[in-house]
Amino acid sequence: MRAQTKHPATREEILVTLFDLFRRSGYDAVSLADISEATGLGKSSLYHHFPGGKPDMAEAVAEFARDWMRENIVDPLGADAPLARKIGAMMAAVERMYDGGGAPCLIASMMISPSASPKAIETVGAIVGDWIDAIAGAMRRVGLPPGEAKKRATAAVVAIQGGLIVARAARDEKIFTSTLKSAREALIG
Amino acid sequence: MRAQTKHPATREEILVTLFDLFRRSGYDAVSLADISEATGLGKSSLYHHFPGGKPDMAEAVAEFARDWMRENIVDPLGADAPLARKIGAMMAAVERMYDGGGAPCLIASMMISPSASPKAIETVGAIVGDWIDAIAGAMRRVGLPPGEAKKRATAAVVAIQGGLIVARAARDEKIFTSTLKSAREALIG
DNA sequence: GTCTATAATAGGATAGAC
DNA sequence: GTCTATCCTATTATAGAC
Repeated sequence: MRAQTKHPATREEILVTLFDLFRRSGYDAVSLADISEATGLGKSSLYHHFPGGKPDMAEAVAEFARDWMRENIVDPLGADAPLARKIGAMMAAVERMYDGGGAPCLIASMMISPSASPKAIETVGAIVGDWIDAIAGAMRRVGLPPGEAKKRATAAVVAIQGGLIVARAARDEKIFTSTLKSAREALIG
Repeated sequence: MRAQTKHPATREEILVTLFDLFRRSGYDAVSLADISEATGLGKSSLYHHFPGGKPDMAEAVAEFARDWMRENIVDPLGADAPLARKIGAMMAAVERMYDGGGAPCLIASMMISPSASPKAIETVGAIVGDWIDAIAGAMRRVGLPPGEAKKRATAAVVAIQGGLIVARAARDEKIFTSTLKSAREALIG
């Protein structure tokens, strides 16, 4: 077995780090120096991976997040399984993703950064659409009328996003977890 | 009547401008040059009003927002009037404040700016507490048990904050207005 | 209370060696 | 693919005149 010493960061490892930086501090507050320190890569190396600089990084992170959501949230909601099980799995994934309320959402962080690239903002915006559509699809499958399905799906995502912010503002992560619980009941009940 | 020519900006006028800048772009994305242009004041004048610079401005804006909320949301909820009327007035004030969903919330914008002064972040966080307590107080007054009152009050603020973000992400302000409507019904119904 | 001018630094970005 | 060194601009902040 070859000795593995501080192997060079893969693109995915870099993206995970960028994802965490951007969602926690917002696009503008993160400097290349911060990114360099967090990834262990020099600035020039970062430009090797992302020739377009910071805007390029934001776009890559947005697409990374969208892919992650598709794989972990959207696609499972479209699977052939009981609604309650799928919603439960979604909420569990959401709770992990946001670290029980301790980690902000990239979508929210990017939406209030007008200086980020329009493409990045559009992509994180699209994640919300994907998400709502996936939940609504799962609800229609069990017989809910399309209008009602969309309404409830939107309310669920609204609750999750709002729960994150209020929990952080009030410094009380229980607000997030209990919001998730209520949202789950509103979807299945 | 004295001719009124571009009177020097009052502190309140400056604060309103700062409020709008910070909530729309986040603390970090707003530069002194931006502020100078938006207020029409030179940088040195800004330092005259806020000797501590940008952190000082953020703290002043946070307190300004808290005072505004007290006067326009919190105190009216404590008045001696029918619950439905008070909640309706609150929702109307909220809709105006956020421009029907087109203007972000200062609380959300400041919470994801770790580089803003801790005092400013604490103050905007306290606004959420004030708000929830005020709604819960109004609910208890009409006989709701304290636990249920707090739960519903929290859910309302969660919905408002989430509705703002989701509406912006999905580029659909109707999501915000219909979220407000549902939240109002959940409180009075 | 506002201005012009200037300092000091941090930011994003590039060149070129290895 | 990563590094060091460097460039240029924007940024915060201050000094001092009016």
